[in-house]
Amino acid sequence: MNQRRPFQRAGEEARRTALIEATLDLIAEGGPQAATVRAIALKAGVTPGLIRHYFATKEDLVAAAHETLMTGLTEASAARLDDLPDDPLARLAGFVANAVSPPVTDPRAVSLWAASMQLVPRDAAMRKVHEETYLGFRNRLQRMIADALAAAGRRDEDPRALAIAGNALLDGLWIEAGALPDHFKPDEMKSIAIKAFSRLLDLKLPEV
Amino acid sequence: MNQRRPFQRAGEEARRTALIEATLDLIAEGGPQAATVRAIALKAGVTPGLIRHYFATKEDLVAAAHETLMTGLTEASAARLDDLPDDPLARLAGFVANAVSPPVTDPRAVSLWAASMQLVPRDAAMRKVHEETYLGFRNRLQRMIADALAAAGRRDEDPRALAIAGNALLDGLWIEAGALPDHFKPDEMKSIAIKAFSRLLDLKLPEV
DNA sequence: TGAGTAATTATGCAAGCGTATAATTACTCA
DNA sequence: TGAGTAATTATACGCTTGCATAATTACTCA
Repeated sequence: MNQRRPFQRAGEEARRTALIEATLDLIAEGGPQAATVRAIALKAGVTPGLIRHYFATKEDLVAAAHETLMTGLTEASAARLDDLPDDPLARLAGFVANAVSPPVTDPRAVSLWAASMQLVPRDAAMRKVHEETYLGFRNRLQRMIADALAAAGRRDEDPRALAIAGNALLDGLWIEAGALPDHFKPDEMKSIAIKAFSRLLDLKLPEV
Repeated sequence: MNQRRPFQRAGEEARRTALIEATLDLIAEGGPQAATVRAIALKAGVTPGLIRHYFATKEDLVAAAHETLMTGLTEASAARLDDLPDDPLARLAGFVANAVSPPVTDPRAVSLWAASMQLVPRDAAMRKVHEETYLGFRNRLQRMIADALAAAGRRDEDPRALAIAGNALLDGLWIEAGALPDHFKPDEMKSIAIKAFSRLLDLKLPEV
């Protein structure tokens, strides 16, 4: 008779976050197909049956993991905002440099982002989260761009178009830095991003 | 006794391409998990066993499909190049506009790209294809940028950094146009891309 | 034209999947 | 302290997956 595996009770919140973290880790390491209920349970230190106790279905767990990831990224980015200087130019420069430097440029994050990106076109809930996240980031960028332009006495320009372009620029650099980290020298991305933004806005952004 | 399903023989090449096309369609529609051997065979109009006859393993088939996709994109992009005008500025403008307009901005392509993007960090073969494709596109862009700058008598600038930034800009716009097609008016992307490139290079690119 | 052969179909299997449900156990609190 | 209960483990089921192998059939060419 094998004896039953001993266990400790943990609060609902602790178990849910443990399961979500395990799910994200597995997806990042081996793609969505690696996140099986058995693998998730193993990584979270529980048995598969427990997943059912906290999530009605595996799909629910994955959706919860996605939301956690996205809001986590948003919050991390928002938290950084408070650390930036007040001067509009320096503030924008810091923000831009941030977006293309570690830990934001992280293969794990890029991989997770690609996984969710796949679901966006065909899953309404995913699309909603993507839209909100995307617009949230872009609007924040747009505000900083508008401030920087205003500080230079330029109020006649189209900040929406500039924010879309700037956002795309950061996205593209972020992806490549995460996908091909060996192709770029340390701080090269930062320098490229700052110079590109300076030209894009016709403003002299300070290197950080 | 059900009678055996009738069939026609097809050449090796025809069957391979049919299987690859079916695989790409399925991945684009429903993600990698939708591309099962049975679904692929059904879509290709054959029975599952035949896959084994042409590909030792399903992984081989997926890899072949990925290579077909990437080289197809590269060739399509290269073919367009010949249609562009000779004037360096107009040529660059046409190239840029192309990259953010249909049929290049296509949800199917973005979805497929995201699927392969996920594999890049952990699959050496995928990474190789990605690197070659990325560098191929970027180098082409870099040459056009250098030409455009030279035509304006500016030879002192760093075309590598500009190409990296320009490539990132196009990538980001391409992704968003594919992921959230409803967020942008027709031709808005084109206009944004042209204006952004004009600023990035400090050159007046003509609208197309 | 008919024997040979390679392409194709048909069948089956072992493994892994998500999930349902029953059995057990750690903790709570009266 | 001990009965009650919710958290956790254990077991099992049905389904799908990729793949192996055997049976059949369309085509080739001497």
